[in-house]
Amino acid sequence: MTETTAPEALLRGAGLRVTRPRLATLRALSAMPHAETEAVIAAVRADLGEVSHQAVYDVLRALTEAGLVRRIQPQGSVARYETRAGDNHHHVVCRGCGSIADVDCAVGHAPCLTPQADHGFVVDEAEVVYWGTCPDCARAAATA
Amino acid sequence: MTETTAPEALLRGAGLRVTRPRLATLRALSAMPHAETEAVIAAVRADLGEVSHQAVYDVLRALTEAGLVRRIQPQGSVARYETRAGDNHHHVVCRGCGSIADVDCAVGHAPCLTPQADHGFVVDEAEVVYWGTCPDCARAAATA
DNA sequence: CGCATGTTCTGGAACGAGTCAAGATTGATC
DNA sequence: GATCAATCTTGACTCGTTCCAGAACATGCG
Repeated sequence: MTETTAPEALLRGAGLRVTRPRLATLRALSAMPHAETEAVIAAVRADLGEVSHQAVYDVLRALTEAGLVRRIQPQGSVARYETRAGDNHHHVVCRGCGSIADVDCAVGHAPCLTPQADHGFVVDEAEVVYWGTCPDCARAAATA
Repeated sequence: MTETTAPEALLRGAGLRVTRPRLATLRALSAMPHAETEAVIAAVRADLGEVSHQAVYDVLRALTEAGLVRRIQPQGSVARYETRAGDNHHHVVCRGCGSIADVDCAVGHAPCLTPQADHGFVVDEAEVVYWGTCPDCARAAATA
């Protein structure tokens, strides 16, 4: 009932109903950050038994709209979800294996929020994706 | 035969064959930056007549691998392509209509290339997407 | 505690971007 | 001009995601 697991409070606070699939989805996401949809479905099923994929898709969308989870989808990857929402952090994506790691904003608070020429756009968010090679893949490439 | 249109030289320089569909694709992309695949196909067909979508997909992939065009794909959008490749610029995407504009790198040369904690990743590129509202959509929202 | 109500889950089908495979065609080289 | 290999055509197909209709469920009130 503290920080680690208060999914019920989170759901209620967001004005969402508290249901088994939603709790299981939140648990799954906090246990495995950057999980792709299929993995979430598998985790929820391992937790509850049979759950339709539709339910999970629906839950994920509801949670995303409520701001409880964040949807990320680097190029060439399927949709992934994470629970760290609203703290303006970014991601490093491995070109080799597609793994993702969290990175705090590079230059401070929201540096990227002020592009040079904004073409009249009202910018409200900057999203940064770092592309590179993860330690494992770098090691594999070095030995190969 | 100068800078504006030397697609042939570009293709040859990249070691690619010079074919009708490839030239038409390059022309289409330079005429309409950030074009999505479907629009590219339409433009190529308007130029050459019947061309299979498979050919365009293949051409776009070949050009992307050769570094002649860059593939971008903001969340919730289909793949788009642009000819400005290799100059480390970024994009502003409108949440309303999905339009995209170019933005030069915010803090200088390649600032974003040094995240705080890199988790051991070897980062070779930073991709920034600014989310906001374009002038048109902002105006529409203000009057509404 | 029991009921009415609106939301949520189930199951199945549909959709669209992108991919695969095999054969015909075309550009590059000699 | 002939030959070879890269490229295009055709058509089917996969995969992630979404839509639809009906049954099940959580919630608030009497």
